[in-house]
Amino acid sequence: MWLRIKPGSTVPVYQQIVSGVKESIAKGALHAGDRLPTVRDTATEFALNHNTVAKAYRALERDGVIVTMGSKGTFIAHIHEVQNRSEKIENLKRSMDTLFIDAHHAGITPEQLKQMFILAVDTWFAAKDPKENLK
Amino acid sequence: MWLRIKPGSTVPVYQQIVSGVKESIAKGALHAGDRLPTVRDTATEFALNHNTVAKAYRALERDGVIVTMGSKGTFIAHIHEVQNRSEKIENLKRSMDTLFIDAHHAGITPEQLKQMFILAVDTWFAAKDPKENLK
Amino acid sequence: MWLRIKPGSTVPVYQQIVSGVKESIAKGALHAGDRLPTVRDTATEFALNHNTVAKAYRALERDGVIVTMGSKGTFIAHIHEVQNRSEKIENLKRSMDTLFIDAHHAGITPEQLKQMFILAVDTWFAAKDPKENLK
Amino acid sequence: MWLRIKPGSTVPVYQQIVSGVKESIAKGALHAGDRLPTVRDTATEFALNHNTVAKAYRALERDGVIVTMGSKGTFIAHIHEVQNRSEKIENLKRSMDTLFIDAHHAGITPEQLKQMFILAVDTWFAAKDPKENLK
DNA sequence: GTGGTCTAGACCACA
DNA sequence: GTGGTCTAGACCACA
Repeated sequence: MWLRIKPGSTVPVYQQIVSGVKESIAKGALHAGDRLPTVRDTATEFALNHNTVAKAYRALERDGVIVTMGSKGTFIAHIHEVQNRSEKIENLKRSMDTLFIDAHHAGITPEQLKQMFILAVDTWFAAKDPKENLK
Repeated sequence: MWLRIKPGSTVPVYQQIVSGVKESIAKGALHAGDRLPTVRDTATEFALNHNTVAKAYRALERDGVIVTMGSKGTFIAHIHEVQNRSEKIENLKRSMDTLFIDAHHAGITPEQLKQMFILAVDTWFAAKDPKENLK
Repeated sequence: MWLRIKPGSTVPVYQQIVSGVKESIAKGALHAGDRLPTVRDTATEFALNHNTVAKAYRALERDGVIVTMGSKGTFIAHIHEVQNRSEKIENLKRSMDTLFIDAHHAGITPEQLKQMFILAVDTWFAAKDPKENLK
Repeated sequence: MWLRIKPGSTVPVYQQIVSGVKESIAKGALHAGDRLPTVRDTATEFALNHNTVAKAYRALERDGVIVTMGSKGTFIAHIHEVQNRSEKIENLKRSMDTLFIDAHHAGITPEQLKQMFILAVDTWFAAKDPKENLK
C-alpha cells in the first residue's frame, strides 16, 4: 500500500496525499520515473473524489515532486530536478526553530535534543528500502 | 513587544499567538509566574478579534503553558509542571520525521542534515536571553 | 463593470477572470489596496460557480497580484511587491518571440512591426485612467 | 532537425508543431515550396500519435501556412498568398495588448518596454538564416 | 461573514 | 484513456 488516508483527521485529505507520496519517495517505496496511478484510479482505490486527488497531484507537481505528461500519465520526478532549493532549505530551518521551541516546552535540554535527533536520523534512514541505499 | 503578528500570513492568527508565546518563553523573554495581559487588552493592543485571542489562550492552557487563575488573571506556568510529557515527545518525533522527508526532497543527505541541526541548535540557544541561561 | 466574461469562449472562465483583473489593474480601473468583491459575491454577480472564482483568485494570489487576508477579504497587492520578476521578464521575451513569428506570417516587416508596436504602446497607456498617470 | 518537441511542456504537442513550423519558416529554415514529411513519417520521427500530427497540419493549412496537394504531399505556402491578413493583424494587436498588461505586472514602464522590443526585434531578425535575408 | 475543503457528476481537449 | 474545467451544493475553520 503506497498511501494511507485517515478519514477522521483534521489534516485535509489532499494534504495527506501530498505528504504520503513525499514520504513514500523518501523511504524508497516509490522511485524516480515510476508511474503513479491515474487521478481517477487513485480516487476509486481510496474512495475519494477525483477532484481531491487532482488537487493533491497539482500540489505535488508545483513542488517538483511529480511530473504530469499530458495524456501519458503522471510520473515521479528525478530528485536532481529539485525546484526552489534555497526556498526549501529556508522552510527546513523554520521547521527546526519550531522544533527547538517544542523541545523546550517538553522539558528537553539542547544536548538531549541533539542526541535524540541523531538517533532518529539514523533509525529513519536505516528503515529505507535497502535497494535505494545501494545507489 | 512580547508578540509579533503577521497579518498577511497563511498561518492562522490564533496559532501565531500560541507560537509567539511559546517562543518568547523558550527564548527567555517571558518567565514562569509572569502575568499575561488579559484577553481583551491583548486584542486591543494588536487590533485583533477578542475571540481569536481567547482561542489562543485556551490552546496555551490546554498545552500547560499558561494557567488561568479565575479573576486574578493568566500566568506563565512553571516548566517543571510539564503536562503530557510523553505525548509531547511523541509529537516531537513526528515533527522530526516530517523534517527528514522535507530534507530528502530538498536534496540534503542525512550527514548534512545532522550538521545543520547541531549548528542550528547551538546558534538558537546561544541567542537566548542570558539571564535565562544562568538558571 | 470591472470584469467581462464571454461564456462561449474557448478560454476557461477562470483564466478570463485572471486576465480581466490584471487588465483592470494595468488600465488603472483597480488600484493597489482596493478590496475585491468576495468569492461568493463575484460568483453571484457573473452567474458563476464559487469554485471557479476561487480558482481564479488563487491563481492571482500565486502571481502576487492580489492578497488574501483570511476572513478580512481579498485586496489588490502593491505593484512594488512584484513576485518572480526575472521569471516574468523571461515570459515576456518569449511572448515577444511568438509575436515576431506571427508578424512574419502576417506579412509584416520588422520596421513595420516596430512602428506598430510603438504606436500601440502609446495608444494603450494613454487610454489609462488619467488619475493613475499623475502618480 | 526542423522541429523540436518538449514532452514535459504544458503547451499541447500539436500547438508545439504549429509554432515550430511557423518559427522554422520565419527563421528561414523552411522555405516556400518545400515539401513537408507526411503526417505518418513525422509521427514516427518524433514518436508522436499520428492524430496529433494530423491536427497540427490541419491547423497550419487553415492558417494558410501549408498547402495539401492531394496525393502529392504537403508543401510550405508562398508568403505572398497570406490568408486572412486583416484577421491576423487583429490577432497581433490583441497579443500586443496582452503583452502590455504582462509588462505592467512585471513592473516595466512603457519606455523600457519600447526599448526592449526594438532590441528584441533586431536581435531576432539578425539571427535568421542569411540566405533568407538576401531575398 | 470570509475563504477552504470535499463530494457527485457532467462535459471537454488532447493523444 | 488521460487530465482539466465547471456546476451545485454541503460542511468546516477562522475572525
